[in-house]
Amino acid sequence: MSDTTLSFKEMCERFEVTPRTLRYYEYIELLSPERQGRSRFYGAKEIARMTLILRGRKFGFALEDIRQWLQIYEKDGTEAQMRNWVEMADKQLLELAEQRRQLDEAMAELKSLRDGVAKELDSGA
Amino acid sequence: MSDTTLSFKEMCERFEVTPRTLRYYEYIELLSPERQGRSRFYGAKEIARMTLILRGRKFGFALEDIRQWLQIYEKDGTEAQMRNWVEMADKQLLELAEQRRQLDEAMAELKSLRDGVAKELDSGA
DNA sequence: GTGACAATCACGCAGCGTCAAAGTTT
DNA sequence: AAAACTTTGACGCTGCGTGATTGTCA
Repeated sequence: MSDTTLSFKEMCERFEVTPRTLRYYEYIELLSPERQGRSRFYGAKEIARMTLILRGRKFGFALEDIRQWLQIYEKDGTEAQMRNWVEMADKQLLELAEQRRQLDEAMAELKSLRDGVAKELDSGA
Repeated sequence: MSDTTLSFKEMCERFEVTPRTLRYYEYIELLSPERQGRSRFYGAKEIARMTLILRGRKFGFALEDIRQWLQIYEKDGTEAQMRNWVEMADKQLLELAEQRRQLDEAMAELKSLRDGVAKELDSGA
């Protein structure tokens, strides 16, 4: 209703996710919207959490990892937590780099296969 | 027994997969080894199929898509099938390129976040 | 009442991992 | 007679999709 409070459906639209996704995140306790009767309402805090969740997903983190982040962000990070976070980020960066390498490899191989078949079609059609 | 026939375990070693994987592929009918009693034996044909399956996985194809490939490869491709295959490959190449783009984006974003936090630790520790 | 939106089950998917329990023996 | 290998279930995981059915509110 107010500026900073979104209904269930508004949340779905805002973040481009399905109702199922929001319910799931609530079920695994990543989100805990206010309940007025059977309705859910998402305040600024939940909206911030959801933003972080989606960001984490984009980085390829599992939801369980993201749960850790959220704690860190909310407590605004003790030093140890921040160091920990940096470590996690570094690890993930390595993994992403490795994924990228494999992706490039796969693309090169697939492309060469594709070109081979295409040539065969050109010549021996 | 012969050169071109592998036992269950030999298949696992050769392709670096677990028994579960081979059984699963058999269950979904990607592989159909000869059965002598309860034992499985993989001939040249199954070995070739397995090679293609793993190649497909590397390219990010779903097992169901790979099933299509296998048919094409085995029939050694009519022209129409080959054209079709080239189309599929092109589609997949586009998808892989898109994945790569998103991966790069995520890496850049994560890196900048990481560096921000690390700086904070350096200065305000 | 008549939609539109909401709610809670609860099963389904890929691609295997991971026991458990039992059988066979290259 | 055990060790080694294999077999068939069958449940577990992640991240939701996709019904079915029932409720609630304007």
